[in-house]
Amino acid sequence: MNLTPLIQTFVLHFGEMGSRWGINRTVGQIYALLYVARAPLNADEIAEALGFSRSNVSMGLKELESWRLTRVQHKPGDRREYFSAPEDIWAIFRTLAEERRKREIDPTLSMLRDALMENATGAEDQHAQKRMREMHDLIELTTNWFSDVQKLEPKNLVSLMKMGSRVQKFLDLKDKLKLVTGGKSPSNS
Amino acid sequence: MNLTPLIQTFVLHFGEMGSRWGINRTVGQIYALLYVARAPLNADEIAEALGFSRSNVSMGLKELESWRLTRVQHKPGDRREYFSAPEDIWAIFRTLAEERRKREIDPTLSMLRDALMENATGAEDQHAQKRMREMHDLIELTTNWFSDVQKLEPKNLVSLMKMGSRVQKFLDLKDKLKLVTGGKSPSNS
DNA sequence: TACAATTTTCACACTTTCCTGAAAATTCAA
DNA sequence: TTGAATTTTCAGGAAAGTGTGAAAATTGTA
Repeated sequence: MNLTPLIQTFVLHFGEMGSRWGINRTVGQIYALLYVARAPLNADEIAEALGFSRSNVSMGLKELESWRLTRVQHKPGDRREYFSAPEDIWAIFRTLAEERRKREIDPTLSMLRDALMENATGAEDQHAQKRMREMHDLIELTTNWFSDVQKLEPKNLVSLMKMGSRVQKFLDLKDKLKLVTGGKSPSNS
Repeated sequence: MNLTPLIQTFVLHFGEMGSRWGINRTVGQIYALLYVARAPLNADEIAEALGFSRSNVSMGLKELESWRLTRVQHKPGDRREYFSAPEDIWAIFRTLAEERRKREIDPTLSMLRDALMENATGAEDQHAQKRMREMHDLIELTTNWFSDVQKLEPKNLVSLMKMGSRVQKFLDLKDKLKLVTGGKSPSNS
């Protein structure tokens, strides 16, 4: 590796962290490198910088492509492909969230929906279905909300986030404006 | 396994899904079982139901305890420990989010902060630091917001989520109320 | 088409993680 | 304290995952 110490630290960290996610070391390091690189890199440059075999880099890049996290471009007079991470970190974040949803959430929701369609007879199964419905509803609510909110312009999203839990005040305000005064009893869940 | 087909499907799904998270099959299955179980289970019952060795179950339960995802209780006249998942799925969700933050986000934020303290000289490093700052700010904003919002009462959180991106209207409303009209130039990120 | 440059595939060796049974440690009642 | 019940630890075999070099496939140019 002929990386600067600063970049090396960053790259190695993502290599390690990768394993806590489902991602492997190679893939983590490659993306970290692309993310901080000033210009697109070709596979040989990546392999050289990280000390991985050319073939390992090829597989890692393919994996990243399947996550839609890389951009590919060509230089005039050069046949090799040059890879980079998108400039806009919000776009990266959105893509990551979408892919994780597709791979991790959707199959679970689908399994839960199927399970909830079953006509449970035994007390065991009925209780299990109750729990599964709670889980299903929570996941669905959360992911739908998340994808809704992600549709906001980053600028608006940032100001929403900066409000933090003060957003509650606006919910209260909303209720007042609507003059919805029923259901005053506090929940003691 | 003497589980009903319904429960078996659920349990097996979480076993598989576990590996997409950092969690292993055993741990995933154990938690799925505890989650749908009508009553707390002891380690032998879990081992028997899932077909795992007693020691494997012991390690799995220890792992789940380290995530603070289980409750332990005793039955009168029975020395064995009985395990269960919390009733309130929002509590489970919150715990999970907190632990993942602690294990996956905080170390990264800390690494980024250190990297940003360095006095970068080369153009490479300066660019890298710019990218790292973007990442740092996004992660910090998102996680702080997330933990803020999680402090809301589930009831309020649900109504917030159900608003989805219509929350935008209230942000606009907020701006109007404040009569903050400066900085009209649109960003073209 | 020929062929050189580049990328991808794949079998295999290596590493890590998982799971088990046996043994050790702990807990609690008598 | 003893000892039976229960839980935990741990060495090591099994399984899964990772990374490599060699070979095959693809791509683009002449």
